[in-house]
Amino acid sequence: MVKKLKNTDKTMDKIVALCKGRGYVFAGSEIYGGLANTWDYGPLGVELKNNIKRAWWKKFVQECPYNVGLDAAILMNTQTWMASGHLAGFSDPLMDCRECKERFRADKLIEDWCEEHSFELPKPIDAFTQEEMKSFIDEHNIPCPSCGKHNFTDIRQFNLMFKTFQGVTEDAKNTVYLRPETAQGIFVNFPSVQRTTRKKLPFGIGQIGKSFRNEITPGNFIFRVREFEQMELEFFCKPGTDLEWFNYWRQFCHDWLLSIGLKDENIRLRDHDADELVFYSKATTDFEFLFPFGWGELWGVADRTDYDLTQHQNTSGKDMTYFDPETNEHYIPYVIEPSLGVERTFLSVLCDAYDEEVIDAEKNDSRVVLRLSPALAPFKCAILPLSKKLAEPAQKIYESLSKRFMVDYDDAGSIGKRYRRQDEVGTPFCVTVDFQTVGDENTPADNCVTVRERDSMEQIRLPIDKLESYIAEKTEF
RNA sequence: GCGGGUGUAGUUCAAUGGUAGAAUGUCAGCCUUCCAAGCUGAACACGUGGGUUCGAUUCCCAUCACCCGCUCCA
Repeated sequence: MVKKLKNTDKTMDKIVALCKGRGYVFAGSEIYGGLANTWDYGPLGVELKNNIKRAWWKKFVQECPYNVGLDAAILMNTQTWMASGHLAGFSDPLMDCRECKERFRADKLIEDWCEEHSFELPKPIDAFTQEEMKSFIDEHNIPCPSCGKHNFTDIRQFNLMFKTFQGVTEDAKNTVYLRPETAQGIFVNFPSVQRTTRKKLPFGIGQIGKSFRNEITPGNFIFRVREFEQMELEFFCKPGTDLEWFNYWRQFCHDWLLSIGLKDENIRLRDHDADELVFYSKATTDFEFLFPFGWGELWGVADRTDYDLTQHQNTSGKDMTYFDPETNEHYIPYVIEPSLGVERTFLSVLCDAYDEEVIDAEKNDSRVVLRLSPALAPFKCAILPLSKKLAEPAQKIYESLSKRFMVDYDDAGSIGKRYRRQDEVGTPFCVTVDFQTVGDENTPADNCVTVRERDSMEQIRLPIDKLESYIAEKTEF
């Protein structure tokens, strides 16, 4: 549930400006004037995004004995979406009032009117066609709830799934959809994964991938977009143990958010009330994050029961049951689904990391610091020769460290300016090569560099050959 | 889709019916030897199309795109 989102906060503008100015996120298709709500991840953005995904994968797949991974196709047989209910339920009949410009859902309008007038519909509203809804509204002279007039536009369907065509002819028979969620790719592969991994219940299948939803109102920077990436786990368990596992994953997810550096005071867990739950779900918890524009959903953990696998079994005719060797019975497992958006995590990480620090109030001197968790930071360190004359030894260090980490190199401008540049993009360590490092006729080389830490601004002197292990220890999860 | 707004260097902002300035950023050089220094130089902009006009970045029309509302969100 997304509360009122208003992009009025200055912090949000600053974060957007920093993203565009430093190569985290660019507006999509910019040279053609852009394309609304598409965003391209720049050199730093792709690193942060990959680090977030890697962190998730490590925790949820690599280190978790229950779970395995999967990467399913974005395009799926159209029957998938019939089974999942997306083809029927993922579209809304909308109409506008020409007088007051308000927009309504035609089905809701009729339902509300019927309730008010104690009118019994001949069949459920879901069974109405668009034309039937329109003529019902005309026949009963249903007024605009907002202005009371009777001047509606025709009903238009907004299907939230992106449609395209497979093959060279644009024929209705060739219609395929871009997946609106990654989950179904996991469900249809449940039998294959179970068979090939010989996993016993409970076990989970994790997947990271793109999904597409033709949202009517996207917005708030990268918060709501039409093309987005999900990190999803479908965790299969024996019916009856589902609530126990639901709570397990709820806690697991919460811990993970804290481990990537989000502040607990900006996170809240909201359990859905009975009337808010989608029809197939037994329990759902939203993890919400306090963005500068308000609370927004980050993660949903849902008990989806056996709904999805049952639907696929019924639609495909294939057996989706699990054989439990302990009890010698076949059953369809229950599913716990923790589903998290990559871009939303990206944004929340940036929001919590963004800081402006006053260094000297009298001189009006301040710095912008992204206090990213070192494990998520795009660059683990930056190599800064104190003078351009020190380029050669500095380059050598760069070459050697870059085999293991993403490392930046900067020799332009004063050292202070370069520190500030790195602070602004969240680099946790700056390595300075100076004249003592290489020595001269009178002084022997000490083969040490200065390592300056981003948050504390403290400096330590470290031998070059200790550098790699030092940075590794501080920046790996 | 509807209503409102906006389009000038990478960014922020000027001026003008006679084709545009600054700050900042970027780059190069000099200087500098550990927290936004200085100096010199350089590159970079009127969204697109049409109209009015001798002449349009400026006025008009259209178009495109973006922004803010509204409806929706598995």
